[in-house]
Amino acid sequence: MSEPSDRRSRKRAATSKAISDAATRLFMERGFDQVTVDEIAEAADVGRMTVFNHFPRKEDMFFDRDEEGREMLREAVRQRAAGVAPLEALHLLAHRLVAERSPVVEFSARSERLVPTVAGSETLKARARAIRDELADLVAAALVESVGRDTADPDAHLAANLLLATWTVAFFEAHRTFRQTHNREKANDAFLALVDKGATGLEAAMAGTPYL
Amino acid sequence: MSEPSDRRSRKRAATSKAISDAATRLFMERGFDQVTVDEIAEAADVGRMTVFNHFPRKEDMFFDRDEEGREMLREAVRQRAAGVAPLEALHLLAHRLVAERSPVVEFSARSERLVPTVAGSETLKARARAIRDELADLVAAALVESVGRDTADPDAHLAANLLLATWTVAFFEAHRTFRQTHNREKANDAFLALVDKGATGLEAAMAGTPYL
DNA sequence: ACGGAAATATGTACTGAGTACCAAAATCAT
DNA sequence: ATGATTTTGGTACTCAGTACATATTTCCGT
Repeated sequence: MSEPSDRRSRKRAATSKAISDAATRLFMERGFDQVTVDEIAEAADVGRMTVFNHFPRKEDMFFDRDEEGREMLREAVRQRAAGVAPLEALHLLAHRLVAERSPVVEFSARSERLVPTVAGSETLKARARAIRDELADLVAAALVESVGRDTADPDAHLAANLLLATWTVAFFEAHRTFRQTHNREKANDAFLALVDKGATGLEAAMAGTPYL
Repeated sequence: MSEPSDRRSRKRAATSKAISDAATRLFMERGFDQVTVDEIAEAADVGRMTVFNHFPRKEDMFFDRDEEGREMLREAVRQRAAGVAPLEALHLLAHRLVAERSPVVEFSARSERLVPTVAGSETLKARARAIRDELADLVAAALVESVGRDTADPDAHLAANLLLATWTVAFFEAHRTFRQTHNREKANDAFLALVDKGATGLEAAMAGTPYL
């Protein structure tokens, strides 16, 4: 009656969340491939077509927060302090995310259940890889933009892909460490140790291309 | 009548090739998603079930030579000359493949048609990424084996993934160069320049871990 | 050359994701 | 309130991939 602005958006968001929550819960319980879209619709109490209306692909119900990751990467490069090179800004971002216990690098009981769910499904792994590549493309684009190079600049693409490869390996190593020790600090240390090692390599690889 | 050994294998291989050739041709002509398995079966003059008998997934008809790549990587690490570190052996392999005009790093009219075919289909891109990750795992396994580290050694996984990331970027940059110049030498140079740059970074990243 | 044994080819029938199209219900803007 | 717009969700379809069964071909020992 009174809520001035859009009830529509709120309702839509609520429906999205209901579907995504139901789907994620079912995926974790029984595995991605053992859950049908019909069951998700049933569990979220909506029609099957409504599910596809909100999530064009089944796997999008699981990976529904990748846009936040994109935004963080863009921000890190754009809003960096004066005198900080873009790649350095991204390296600082990795450290900050760990320090701030951001969900994207959270090693916890929850991630301990999420990771095997992905590992257990070719479809989810494929989507994870696709997102990784999309993020690398985005980083490459942010790099060339911030330094005024050509869009196809090979150094920017190399740097972006080395960075994402490093972070991915670091993530899995940290996850492995957490699974073995259940010690969040040790997992964070393992993550940052590899991130730093990758950054060292990246710096050496980019030695000939200043300002990156 | 006399061919002593298996006519069976030859016939099976011939059928496989017929299917794969028909499929690849159709994929290049009309795009992966615009070709149905029924059409492929028709074009190869076999039954639909025979297609799935030879290729469990549609995309396997396109990527049917990845095993050769695996073998090359394993060989390069195992059969390296005395005193050559595993990562150095892989770096030498990249140079040798270019020098020997190996099909895997061939920049030609054919690759010029193959690459857009992959780029035009999410399914083919997904399989390409999966193969890349499988190769990285294989390299990591070869590295730990050749140096006697633990299977999960993070440095080996980092090195393997940085290597594959570098080669992938180098491949696409070389392809881009060829498309623009139609000069095979320039494409090769672009490829090797990035491979070398990545190797420089890799060396720096692995500075603390000798013998890799 | 003959009679199984093993591998290969292929048919039928099904599941489940995703699409095209459409109609009804809810929300919004004036 | 009403007409436009958005959201819901139904029906019917396509197509990849699976399960299971059958037929056909090749092979191997006699």
